[in-house]
Amino acid sequence: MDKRKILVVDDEQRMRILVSDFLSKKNFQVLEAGDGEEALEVFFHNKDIVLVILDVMMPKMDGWQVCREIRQYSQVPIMMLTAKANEKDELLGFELGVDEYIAKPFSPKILVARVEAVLRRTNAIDGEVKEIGGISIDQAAHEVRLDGKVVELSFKEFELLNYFISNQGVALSRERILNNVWNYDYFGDARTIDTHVKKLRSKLGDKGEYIRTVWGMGYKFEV
Amino acid sequence: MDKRKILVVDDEQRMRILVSDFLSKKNFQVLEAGDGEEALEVFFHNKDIVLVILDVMMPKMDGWQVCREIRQYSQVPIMMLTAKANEKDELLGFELGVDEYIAKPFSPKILVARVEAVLRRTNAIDGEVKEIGGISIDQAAHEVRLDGKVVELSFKEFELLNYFISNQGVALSRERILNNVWNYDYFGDARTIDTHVKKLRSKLGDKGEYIRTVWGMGYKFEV
DNA sequence: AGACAATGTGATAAAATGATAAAAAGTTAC
DNA sequence: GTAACTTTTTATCATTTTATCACATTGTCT
Repeated sequence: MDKRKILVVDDEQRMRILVSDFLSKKNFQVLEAGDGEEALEVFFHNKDIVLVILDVMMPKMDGWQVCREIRQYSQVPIMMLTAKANEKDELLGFELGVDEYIAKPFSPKILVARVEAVLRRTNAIDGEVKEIGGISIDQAAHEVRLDGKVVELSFKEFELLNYFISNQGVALSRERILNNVWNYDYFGDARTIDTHVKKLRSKLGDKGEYIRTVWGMGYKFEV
Repeated sequence: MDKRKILVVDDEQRMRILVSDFLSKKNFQVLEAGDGEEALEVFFHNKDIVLVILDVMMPKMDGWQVCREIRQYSQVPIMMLTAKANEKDELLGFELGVDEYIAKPFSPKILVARVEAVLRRTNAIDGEVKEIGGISIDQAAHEVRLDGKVVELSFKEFELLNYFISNQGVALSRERILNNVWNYDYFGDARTIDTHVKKLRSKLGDKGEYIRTVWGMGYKFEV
């Protein structure tokens, strides 16, 4: 199985190596970036990063800014490394959609534990088979089953369904779906999604109803 | 059988020669590197290295770093040569996935014994014959049988089939196949895989169907 | 109910991908 | 060195997927 990728962004190489070490041992693949610009570069050229760890203090572009940029296009879990977590920071981070804070200096064990926790929380641990309402979705085999029977989905259909199921109960705007299921640089018609939703629904049979239309908004997956 | 390749990395030429001599006598093929960068260079350009022996203290890039880099991509057994094994080192090494330590200075006999031990330990797994859906694949003999009848496969065909069978049920992208069955730095046409798949399928007869096409993705072996 | 807007549907065009064959390049064995 | 064989590249064709559009339908608001 492919390792899950984590992007570690810090201007101090020592810190990157330290973090990287402990995560590698836990069988993550660690990508590194030394500043904010590099971070965005790396992030947007790897579609399957499961977590971003950001240092707040960095030259060129600080952690908050990186976070903002990423959040424009992705709901990937983000952890912040702060010198000292004060209330103001946490508030700002909350608004930006930061998932977790770790105050420096931190013990590596704490780091790893928090990483696992965040991933568990955000359901990003996906080596396994997800099952919901009779729909099982097997990442590794790239296969979907309805009540145990395999259904043939195209690549995009699979990705779309996967995204829906990873965000159960959340109303997803078309823009958000486009940014996550399509490449971030796709600027085509948002109505394309409608067509894919249509095909997905029909292929899912009666379970297609789980993909609800949210009027004036987008779609939502709910059993 | 071809000689098993061992990569020996040490900045002292005397040490390399010493180690190399004794391993050669035991019928290993020894590749050498004088520093970390060279080591990675050599490692990633040889697909079938069965063991890496690393000196910790080296210029440019130390043994730990080399180990980290290798572990990003490979689970090859790694042995470390340390001037004096202290507890901190062992801990770090354990986290990085080091398989064995040898403290300098060491007797060549000890070295060889440990090498054999590590290889026995880590190799014990795949010396066997795999059997699946009427296809049996014998690593040692480099031989494939369909319902007991030998089938002649070319080298690449064998390797490809072997990779498929080692990853049953997993949808494998062309990139992944290329990186695993071909050498790490092979940047040729991914369509080459299609050709090999075609030949494999035809040679496998009706069992060729087990190699499924995963549209927009790659291939998958499934009985 | 009627107007307006958002969404669903089906057809079709455009793009991407896969299968196949055949030629070219590289290897190996004699 | 050459013949036999393996591997890689190239070209072409068939198939599948994806995007887009026009139009039908549905939902929302007054």
